[in-house]
Order: sequence, then C-alpha cells, then structure tokens
Amino acid sequence: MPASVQYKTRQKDELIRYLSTVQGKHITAGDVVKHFREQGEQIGQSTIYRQLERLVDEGIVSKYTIDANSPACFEYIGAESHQGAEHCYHCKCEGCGKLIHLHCEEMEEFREHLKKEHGFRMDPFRTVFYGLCEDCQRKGNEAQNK
Amino acid sequence: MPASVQYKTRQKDELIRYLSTVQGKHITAGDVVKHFREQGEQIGQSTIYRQLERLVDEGIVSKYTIDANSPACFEYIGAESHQGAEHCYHCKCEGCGKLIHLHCEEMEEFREHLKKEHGFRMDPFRTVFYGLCEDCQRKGNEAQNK
DNA sequence: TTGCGTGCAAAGGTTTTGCATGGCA
DNA sequence: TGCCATGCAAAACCTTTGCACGCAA
Repeated sequence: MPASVQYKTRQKDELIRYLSTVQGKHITAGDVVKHFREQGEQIGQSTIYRQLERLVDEGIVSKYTIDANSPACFEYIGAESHQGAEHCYHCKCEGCGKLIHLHCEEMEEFREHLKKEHGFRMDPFRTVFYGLCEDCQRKGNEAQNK
Repeated sequence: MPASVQYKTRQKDELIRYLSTVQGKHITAGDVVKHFREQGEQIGQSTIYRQLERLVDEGIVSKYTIDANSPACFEYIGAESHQGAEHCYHCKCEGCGKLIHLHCEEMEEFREHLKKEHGFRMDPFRTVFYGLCEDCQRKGNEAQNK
C-alpha cells in the first residue's frame, strides 16, 4: 500500500503523547475524550476516534474488543516494538467486571499448540478468557456457604 | 446462587424451539426478532434480548462477539452438554464464521495453569478463541500475494 | 494552492430500561 | 394472590458520518 500522505497535526501529537503516558494500561476512546476535556486541550471526539483507528492501522496502538457492548480498549504499543511485539492476553472477570491482562509464556505455548495441532491461528487481540478472578471466587464460595 | 424461580412461558418455549432448529448456525438477536415478526408470532424484542441473556447464563446458548460494532451472535448449544462432564472448547473463525469444537488436553493444562499461577478460574462455556481457521489462513495469504 | 485533518452535530445501530400489564404457579 | 415475565416506547450507549472550515505542506 502506498501509504498516503500524512500531515503532522497538533491533535495527533498530543494524542500520541498522552497515550505514551499510559502505556501498559487499557483505555477507551471515551477515556481519551474525557482526558482532553478535563485538560482543557480540546480535541474533537471524532478526531480521537479517527486518529485511534489510524494508529491501530499503523500498529502503534492495539485495539481490544472485550465484549460486544463495552467500549473498545486501546493500548499504546509504541513505534519501535511495532513488528513482532509481544502482546498480552486478557482475562475478564464475570463477577466484578475487572479486566486482567497478563503476559504469559504458557499461553504462548498453547497458542503454538493450537496452530500446529489444530491448524487454528488464534488472535490474541480478540480472544478474551472469561471466568472469575480470585476475589470473586472467594465471594462466590462465601455466598454458597450461606 | 439459589436459582430464583423460573416461570415457563410461551415466549421462552418458542424461542428455544426456534433456536434448536438453527443449531450450529450463529444468529443475531435481530435475526430472532425478524424471524418471529415474519412468522406473525409476536415476541417483543426486549423479551428476546432478556431471554437470550438468560439462556446464555444457563449455558444453553453461547454468545459470540464478532467485533465491537457488529451485533452479538448467539448459537444454540443445548441443555445436555451443559452439566456434562467433559466440555469442549470453541474456536471461532473470524474469516468464515465457522465454529470449531475441540477437546484438548493442552487446553485443560493451560486452564490449570491460569488457576494456579494467576488465580483466575476460566469458564470454558463462556470463553471463545477467536482467530482464523486453516482455510481462511490460506485465503488470507493468497489475498496478500495479489 | 491543494487536499488532508478537524470539529460539530446528527445519525446510526444495537442493546438496555422504566413502567404498566399479563400470566404462571 | 404474589411475583415473574412481557411489551412498548424511550433512553442509553458507543461509534460513524456529512459537511464546512482550518491548516500543513
């Protein structure tokens, strides 16, 4: 693809700068909108959506779909790690809604296995493990013992 | 949880009956609404949404998130497999929509690992692996080579 | 000067919710 | 009779889009 011309704009710069300050965290487009609104640095929300999407295309930002109805999560990856970056996996607690992201060697191995033995190439950006976090397991047991 | 009382209603019966006729296919809530509207058997859309959600909780129906912006997909699983001893895992191909069921020892091991090392109890009925099946991987490569 | 990027407001589509009514047990 | 389920319409929600204007190159 011929990578059409890209203007350098204040909005894009500020967006990237903000994203890099929350590297490693998941944020939604709404979070970003709110952040800039609170800072007084106005960036229109359509710009934020459009730039985020562009950054995802460029590989600078990852986009995760947690589930159909909650807003998409974005995470700054950075330009350097762009190719072959290691990504993290996501566990969503159905009890409290908490999202846990983990870097996990075993997961990587299992993904290999899926690929080799089952021919399935799993997409870590889309796959989310649902279940219960430690806290909610405890609470659940307490509830059962009542 | 004490599993609150559940009334047996015409709407719920008809919904389950319809779902079982399209077992193995994925349909959206909108499809269901449309189906009943066309059949003249009126079921309100809020009922459909509410019942679908309930069936998902009961494990009779699986819910898939294709991507953040398209409607959620549902698929009838059936009551038997629900309380069953061995469950299978689901891989959903994002290319062709195919759903792959697999019994997999490695998955079981990974689940153990999640539990022991990360304290997360994954729910196999809820969790779906998204990715690309073999066929679609091949097609994707062909497309790239164009 | 060219045309990409921005911002606003409005539209888009799916899903949820409030509330009165209906129907199961 | 007591609640749960239903249905309608409206709301909520995130995201996209149309269009005019601004600004980078």
